[in-house]
Amino acid sequence: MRGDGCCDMRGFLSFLILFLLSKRKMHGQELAEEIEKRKGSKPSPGTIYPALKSLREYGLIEERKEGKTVIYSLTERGKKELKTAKQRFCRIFLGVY
Amino acid sequence: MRGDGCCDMRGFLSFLILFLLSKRKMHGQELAEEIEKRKGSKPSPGTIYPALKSLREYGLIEERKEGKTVIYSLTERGKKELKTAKQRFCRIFLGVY
DNA sequence: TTAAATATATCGGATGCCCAATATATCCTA
DNA sequence: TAGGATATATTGGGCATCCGATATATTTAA
Repeated sequence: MRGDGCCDMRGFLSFLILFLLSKRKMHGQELAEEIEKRKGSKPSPGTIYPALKSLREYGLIEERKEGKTVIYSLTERGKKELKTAKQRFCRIFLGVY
Repeated sequence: MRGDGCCDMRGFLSFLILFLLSKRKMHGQELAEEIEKRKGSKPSPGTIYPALKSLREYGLIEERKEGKTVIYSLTERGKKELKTAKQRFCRIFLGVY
Protein backbone atom coordinates (compact mmCIF):
# COMPACT_ATOMS: atom_id res chain seq x y z
CA MET A 1 0.00 0.00 0.00
CA ARG A 2 1.44 3.34 -0.97
CA GLY A 3 0.97 7.00 -0.42
CA ASP A 4 -1.61 7.42 -3.14
CA GLY A 5 -4.16 5.67 -1.03
CA CYS A 6 -4.93 2.00 -1.08
CA CYS A 7 -4.67 -0.22 -4.09
CA ASP A 8 -1.24 -0.26 -5.53
CA MET A 9 -2.41 -1.66 -8.87
CA ARG A 10 1.04 -2.45 -10.01
CA GLY A 11 1.22 -5.06 -12.70
CA PHE A 12 -1.16 -3.37 -15.09
CA LEU A 13 1.45 -1.57 -17.16
CA SER A 14 2.01 -4.26 -19.79
CA PHE A 15 -1.72 -4.68 -20.16
CA LEU A 16 -2.16 -0.95 -20.64
CA ILE A 17 0.63 -0.82 -23.19
CA LEU A 18 -0.97 -3.58 -25.24
CA PHE A 19 -4.29 -1.82 -25.08
CA LEU A 20 -2.87 1.55 -26.12
CA LEU A 21 -0.91 0.02 -28.98
CA SER A 22 -4.07 -1.68 -30.19
CA LYS A 23 -5.53 1.78 -30.73
CA ARG A 24 -2.57 3.04 -32.74
CA LYS A 25 1.11 2.32 -33.17
CA MET A 26 3.32 4.63 -31.18
CA HIS A 27 6.87 5.19 -30.06
CA GLY A 28 7.98 4.97 -26.44
CA GLN A 29 7.61 8.61 -25.51
CA GLU A 30 4.12 8.84 -26.93
CA LEU A 31 3.19 5.78 -24.92
CA ALA A 32 4.61 7.34 -21.76
CA GLU A 33 2.55 10.48 -22.37
CA GLU A 34 -0.65 8.53 -23.00
CA ILE A 35 -0.10 6.69 -19.76
CA GLU A 36 0.55 9.94 -17.96
CA LYS A 37 -2.82 11.25 -19.15
CA ARG A 38 -4.53 8.27 -17.64
CA LYS A 39 -2.77 7.67 -14.39
CA GLY A 40 -1.44 11.10 -13.60
CA SER A 41 2.25 10.30 -13.46
CA LYS A 42 4.61 9.56 -16.30
CA PRO A 43 6.38 6.22 -16.13
CA SER A 44 10.14 6.65 -15.97
CA PRO A 45 12.45 5.35 -18.73
CA GLY A 46 13.43 2.55 -16.37
CA THR A 47 9.81 1.48 -16.34
CA ILE A 48 8.61 1.87 -19.88
CA TYR A 49 11.56 0.48 -21.84
CA PRO A 50 12.05 -2.73 -19.89
CA ALA A 51 8.32 -3.32 -20.21
CA LEU A 52 8.52 -2.85 -23.97
CA LYS A 53 11.54 -5.10 -24.16
CA SER A 54 9.71 -7.81 -22.25
CA LEU A 55 6.66 -7.58 -24.49
CA ARG A 56 8.90 -7.82 -27.53
CA GLU A 57 10.70 -10.86 -26.15
CA TYR A 58 7.34 -12.52 -25.66
CA GLY A 59 6.51 -11.79 -29.26
CA LEU A 60 3.55 -9.59 -28.40
CA ILE A 61 4.82 -6.38 -29.98
CA GLU A 62 7.25 -5.59 -32.77
CA GLU A 63 9.49 -2.63 -33.45
CA ARG A 64 10.23 -0.60 -36.54
CA LYS A 65 13.10 1.82 -36.29
CA GLU A 66 12.40 5.18 -37.84
CA GLY A 67 15.28 7.62 -37.42
CA LYS A 68 15.43 8.72 -33.81
CA THR A 69 12.36 6.87 -32.70
CA VAL A 70 11.15 3.29 -32.60
CA ILE A 71 7.57 2.60 -33.60
CA TYR A 72 5.93 -0.17 -31.62
CA SER A 73 2.93 -2.13 -32.80
CA LEU A 74 1.08 -5.30 -31.86
CA THR A 75 1.91 -8.60 -33.46
CA GLU A 76 -0.84 -11.07 -34.29
CA ARG A 77 0.08 -12.91 -31.14
CA GLY A 78 -0.12 -9.66 -29.22
CA LYS A 79 -3.63 -9.03 -30.50
CA LYS A 80 -4.68 -12.48 -29.43
CA GLU A 81 -3.07 -12.06 -26.04
CA LEU A 82 -4.75 -8.70 -25.52
CA LYS A 83 -8.10 -10.25 -26.30
CA THR A 84 -7.79 -12.94 -23.65
CA ALA A 85 -6.27 -10.50 -21.17
CA LYS A 86 -9.25 -8.21 -21.69
CA GLN A 87 -11.65 -11.06 -21.00
CA ARG A 88 -9.76 -11.91 -17.82
CA PHE A 89 -9.72 -8.27 -16.84
CA CYS A 90 -13.44 -7.87 -17.38
CA ARG A 91 -14.32 -10.96 -15.40
CA ILE A 92 -12.17 -9.86 -12.48
CA PHE A 93 -13.51 -6.34 -12.35
CA LEU A 94 -17.09 -7.06 -13.33
CA GLY A 95 -19.28 -4.36 -11.83
CA VAL A 96 -16.52 -1.87 -11.16
CA TYR A 97 -17.46 0.96 -13.46
CA MET B 1 5.54 -11.20 -16.72
CA ARG B 2 4.41 -14.59 -15.58
CA GLY B 3 3.20 -17.88 -16.95
CA ASP B 4 -0.43 -16.87 -17.29
CA GLY B 5 0.38 -14.77 -20.29
CA CYS B 6 1.23 -11.12 -20.19
CA CYS B 7 -0.22 -8.66 -17.78
CA ASP B 8 0.51 -9.73 -14.29
CA MET B 9 -2.15 -7.50 -12.78
CA ARG B 10 -0.95 -8.07 -9.28
CA GLY B 11 -1.63 -5.23 -6.92
CA PHE B 12 -5.34 -5.20 -7.45
CA LEU B 13 -6.22 -7.29 -4.43
CA SER B 14 -6.86 -4.53 -1.92
CA PHE B 15 -8.95 -2.69 -4.46
CA LEU B 16 -11.00 -5.77 -5.19
CA ILE B 17 -11.53 -6.45 -1.50
CA LEU B 18 -12.84 -2.93 -0.93
CA PHE B 19 -15.13 -3.31 -3.91
CA LEU B 20 -16.50 -6.68 -2.80
CA LEU B 21 -17.05 -5.48 0.77
CA SER B 22 -18.96 -2.50 -0.58
CA LYS B 23 -21.47 -4.97 -1.99
CA ARG B 24 -21.94 -6.84 1.26
CA LYS B 25 -20.04 -7.50 4.47
CA MET B 26 -18.29 -10.84 4.48
CA HIS B 27 -15.78 -12.91 6.37
CA GLY B 28 -12.37 -13.84 5.01
CA GLN B 29 -13.26 -17.16 3.46
CA GLU B 30 -16.27 -15.76 1.65
CA LEU B 31 -14.04 -13.04 0.27
CA ALA B 32 -11.50 -15.60 -0.88
CA GLU B 33 -14.24 -17.53 -2.69
CA GLU B 34 -15.64 -14.44 -4.36
CA ILE B 35 -12.18 -13.60 -5.60
CA GLU B 36 -11.72 -17.15 -6.83
CA LYS B 37 -14.89 -16.84 -8.91
CA ARG B 38 -13.47 -13.78 -10.60
CA LYS B 39 -9.84 -14.53 -11.14
CA GLY B 40 -9.89 -18.29 -11.23
CA SER B 41 -7.54 -19.01 -8.37
CA LYS B 42 -8.19 -18.67 -4.67
CA PRO B 43 -5.84 -16.38 -2.79
CA SER B 44 -3.92 -18.20 -0.09
CA PRO B 45 -4.31 -17.35 3.61
CA GLY B 46 -0.94 -15.66 3.46
CA THR B 47 -2.35 -13.35 0.83
CA ILE B 48 -5.83 -12.54 2.03
CA TYR B 49 -5.26 -12.02 5.75
CA PRO B 50 -2.27 -9.70 5.52
CA ALA B 51 -4.25 -7.69 2.97
CA LEU B 52 -7.19 -7.46 5.36
CA LYS B 53 -4.89 -6.51 8.20
CA SER B 54 -3.33 -3.77 6.12
CA LEU B 55 -6.72 -2.39 5.15
CA ARG B 56 -7.78 -2.41 8.79
CA GLU B 57 -4.62 -0.60 9.87
CA TYR B 58 -5.35 2.06 7.29
CA GLY B 59 -8.83 2.41 8.77
CA LEU B 60 -10.56 1.39 5.56
CA ILE B 61 -12.33 -1.68 6.92
CA GLU B 62 -13.49 -2.78 10.35
CA GLU B 63 -13.96 -6.18 11.94
CA ARG B 64 -16.70 -7.68 14.03
CA LYS B 65 -15.94 -11.00 15.61
CA GLU B 66 -18.79 -13.46 15.44
CA GLY B 67 -17.93 -16.84 16.91
CA LYS B 68 -15.52 -18.59 14.62
CA THR B 69 -15.55 -15.99 11.91
CA VAL B 70 -14.75 -12.31 11.58
CA ILE B 71 -17.11 -10.15 9.60
CA TYR B 72 -15.39 -7.42 7.63
CA SER B 73 -17.11 -4.27 6.46
CA LEU B 74 -16.13 -0.88 5.04
CA THR B 75 -15.64 2.10 7.28
CA GLU B 76 -16.76 5.53 6.17
CA ARG B 77 -13.19 6.23 5.25
CA GLY B 78 -13.09 2.99 3.30
CA LYS B 79 -16.16 4.00 1.32
CA LYS B 80 -14.57 7.33 0.49
CA GLU B 81 -11.31 5.67 -0.49
CA LEU B 82 -13.10 3.17 -2.71
CA LYS B 83 -14.88 5.99 -4.46
CA THR B 84 -11.68 7.79 -5.39
CA ALA B 85 -9.92 4.53 -6.23
CA LYS B 86 -12.78 3.68 -8.60
CA GLN B 87 -12.45 7.04 -10.30
CA ARG B 88 -8.72 6.51 -10.71
CA PHE B 89 -9.34 3.00 -11.96
CA CYS B 90 -11.88 4.14 -14.52
CA ARG B 91 -9.69 6.91 -15.85
CA ILE B 92 -6.74 4.56 -16.23
CA PHE B 93 -8.68 1.86 -18.01
CA LEU B 94 -11.04 4.06 -19.99
CA GLY B 95 -12.10 2.17 -23.10
CA VAL B 96 -11.07 -1.26 -21.87
CA TYR B 97 -14.38 -3.06 -21.68
C1' DT C 1 30.98 21.36 -36.01
C1' DT C 2 29.91 21.88 -31.49
C1' DA C 3 26.01 22.01 -28.21
C1' DA C 4 21.53 21.11 -26.71
C1' DA C 5 17.49 18.39 -27.02
C1' DT C 6 15.09 14.21 -27.64
C1' DA C 7 14.57 9.16 -27.69
C1' DT C 8 16.08 4.78 -26.42
C1' DA C 9 18.27 1.64 -23.27
C1' DT C 10 20.46 -0.54 -19.10
C1' DC C 11 21.57 -1.19 -14.21
C1' DG C 12 20.92 -1.52 -9.24
C1' DG C 13 17.92 -1.44 -5.84
C1' DA C 14 13.44 -0.50 -3.16
C1' DT C 15 8.95 -1.89 -2.67
C1' DG C 16 5.37 -4.87 -1.74
C1' DC C 17 2.26 -8.49 -3.69
C1' DC C 18 1.58 -13.05 -3.15
C1' DC C 19 2.38 -17.86 -1.84
C1' DA C 20 3.57 -22.10 0.94
C1' DA C 21 4.05 -23.68 5.30
C1' DT C 22 2.86 -23.45 9.82
C1' DA C 23 0.33 -22.19 14.06
C1' DT C 24 -3.74 -21.10 16.79
C1' DA C 25 -8.58 -20.90 17.90
C1' DT C 26 -13.37 -22.14 17.48
C1' DC C 27 -17.06 -25.13 16.09
C1' DC C 28 -19.09 -29.58 15.13
C1' DT C 29 -19.53 -34.52 15.50
C1' DA C 30 -19.21 -38.99 17.37
C1' DT D 1 -14.39 -35.31 25.49
C1' DA D 2 -11.52 -36.35 22.03
C1' DG D 3 -10.87 -35.63 16.87
C1' DG D 4 -11.77 -33.49 12.57
C1' DA D 5 -13.18 -29.52 10.03
C1' DT D 6 -13.21 -24.73 9.39
C1' DA D 7 -11.59 -19.93 10.01
C1' DT D 8 -8.11 -16.83 11.23
C1' DA D 9 -3.38 -15.43 11.55
C1' DT D 10 1.83 -15.11 11.11
C1' DT D 11 6.33 -15.89 9.06
C1' DG D 12 9.79 -16.14 5.54
C1' DG D 13 10.89 -15.63 1.14
C1' DG D 14 10.45 -15.39 -4.17
C1' DC D 15 9.90 -12.49 -7.66
C1' DA D 16 8.03 -8.94 -10.82
C1' DT D 17 7.07 -4.12 -11.05
C1' DC D 18 8.72 0.25 -10.95
C1' DC D 19 11.89 4.10 -10.17
C1' DG D 20 16.23 6.99 -10.18
C1' DA D 21 20.50 7.47 -12.18
C1' DT D 22 23.27 6.86 -15.88
C1' DA D 23 24.71 5.87 -20.68
C1' DT D 24 24.23 5.87 -25.73
C1' DA D 25 22.42 7.32 -30.23
C1' DT D 26 20.06 10.43 -33.32
C1' DT D 27 18.33 14.92 -34.53
C1' DT D 28 18.20 19.85 -34.41
C1' DA D 29 20.05 24.45 -33.49
C1' DA D 30 23.51 27.83 -33.32
